Amino acid sequence: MNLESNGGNDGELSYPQLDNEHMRVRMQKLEALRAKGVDPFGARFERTHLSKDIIDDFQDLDGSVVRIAGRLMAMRSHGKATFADVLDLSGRIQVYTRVDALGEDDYELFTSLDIGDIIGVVGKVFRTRRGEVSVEIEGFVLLCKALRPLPEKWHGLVDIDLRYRQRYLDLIVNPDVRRVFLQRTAVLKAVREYLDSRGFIEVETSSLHTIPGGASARPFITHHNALDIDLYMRIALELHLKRLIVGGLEKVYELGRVYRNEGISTKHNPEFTMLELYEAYADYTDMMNIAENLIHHVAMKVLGTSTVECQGKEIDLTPPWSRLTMVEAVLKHTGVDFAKIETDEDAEKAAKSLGVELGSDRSRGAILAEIYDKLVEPELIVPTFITDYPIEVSPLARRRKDDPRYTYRFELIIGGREMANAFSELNDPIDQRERFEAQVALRDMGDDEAHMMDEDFLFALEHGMPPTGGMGIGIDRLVMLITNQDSIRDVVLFPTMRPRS
RNA sequence: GGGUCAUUAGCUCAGGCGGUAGAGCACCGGACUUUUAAUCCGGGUGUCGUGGGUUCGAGUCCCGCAUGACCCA
Repeated sequence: MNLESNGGNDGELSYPQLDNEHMRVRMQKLEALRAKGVDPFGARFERTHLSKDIIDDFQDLDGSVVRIAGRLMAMRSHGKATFADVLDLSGRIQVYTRVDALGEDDYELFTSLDIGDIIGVVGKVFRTRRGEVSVEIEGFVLLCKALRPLPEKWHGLVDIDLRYRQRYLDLIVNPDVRRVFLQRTAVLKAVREYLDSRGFIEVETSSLHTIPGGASARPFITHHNALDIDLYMRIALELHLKRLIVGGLEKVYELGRVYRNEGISTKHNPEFTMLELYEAYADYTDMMNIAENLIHHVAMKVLGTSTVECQGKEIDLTPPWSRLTMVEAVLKHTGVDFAKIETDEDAEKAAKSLGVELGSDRSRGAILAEIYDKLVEPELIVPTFITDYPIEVSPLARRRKDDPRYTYRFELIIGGREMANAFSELNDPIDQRERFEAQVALRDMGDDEAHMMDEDFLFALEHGMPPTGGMGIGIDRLVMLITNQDSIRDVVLFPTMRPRS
């Protein structure tokens, strides 16, 4: 292929995306390499070491020959000697070469490489005069020519929009971003480790649902062509996992992506990862123990410590964590005592006196939950279990025996953010049907986040589900806690973005 | 949905009251055989997000739109 044969403008290259001078220069270099018989897009390269191994094991490797590969991140040329930095998965390492070691031609080839190019290097490990562990090049191969320049070496890529849209660049030039996503992987691994070792079975249920359920949220709608029906992207994992409890799997969990058709913010991405787990013959108190120990285990495994930093404060995750009922928590933080409020009207007055605006559900329980959400939850920094949620906002939780207005349910709050939601699962299909009917009534009043009637799920429950404890943990929020990130978009590799027009 | 702010070179950013567009890094040419944000000399590579308007003249002032950030709902 001759890129200069594009008739008309002399010297004009034919590649259509030559946005700028940088690309034109690199294309010309690429052609020059081809003319010399060098393939600018090399093939397999066998490497023996990652850069971190060489630095960590320098004592043993000093003087030995290693094969490394990575992206050229910096080049410091001093005439007849040149230093360069190579970035691989484990980090950066310096390589060094001199013209009398490599020969005129290869030395010239090396110094004409661009930052961003990917190379393989064979060379001897040594330490420079300034003390930096380095590899003296005996031979190198170009594995991929980069046609576009990398972002600036000192400031990196800071434009938030560009960082999310071009995450690959973010990962190359911002080392902390790499740390966060490697820790995200470590969190998932630690979660699986904890649950697997306690006899939980990991399952995968479907994410295309005929009825979206298990949470209060608006779903995404999609279409199946062959069946010619609309389907919903799942908003929770709950109802399928409970069907598996009916089916006798007894201890199940799923780590799965769920989709909620809501706004985008630093706390919300339309798709996010949930952990849900269900244990037959257990209840919500067992779930509290699992939550404490699981999150503590994750911190120890990923960070090696039980303290995390969150919004400038140190938080100790060592169990046990404090437990408060919602009524107690609202009393403590607002002075309003719902133990003394009996009617919907009095509850509405209390909300008004606190300046809390209400949604369509004006029942006592819904108002209590609204006050809690607005005024109490953001204040809960240290890990706190809030228990005994009102029945009105808990359509899938078991009713308390001692006070039927409340349920055996808790949410776990850390750093003012909801981290987990759990309850003793409702296994009475008759009660469940009534709860769904109440939800459908709210739906008819215009609450499009209210639950739909799910006959198929009721049919499963009618066959009998053992008493069960269930819990959902927002993995993205857990990763935010562990990695000390304030925005969910900083823990999601490719967050949802509006397309560029 | 409302408010505020931002958008200028590949990247990070300056551009007073409207008068031919600037710096650092990167890049190009030259010097330099242990540097590390290498250094020194020379070179500015641009649809100032986009579409209108005001004006003799708009990166700058006005309006719309796009994208993003922050705050509010």
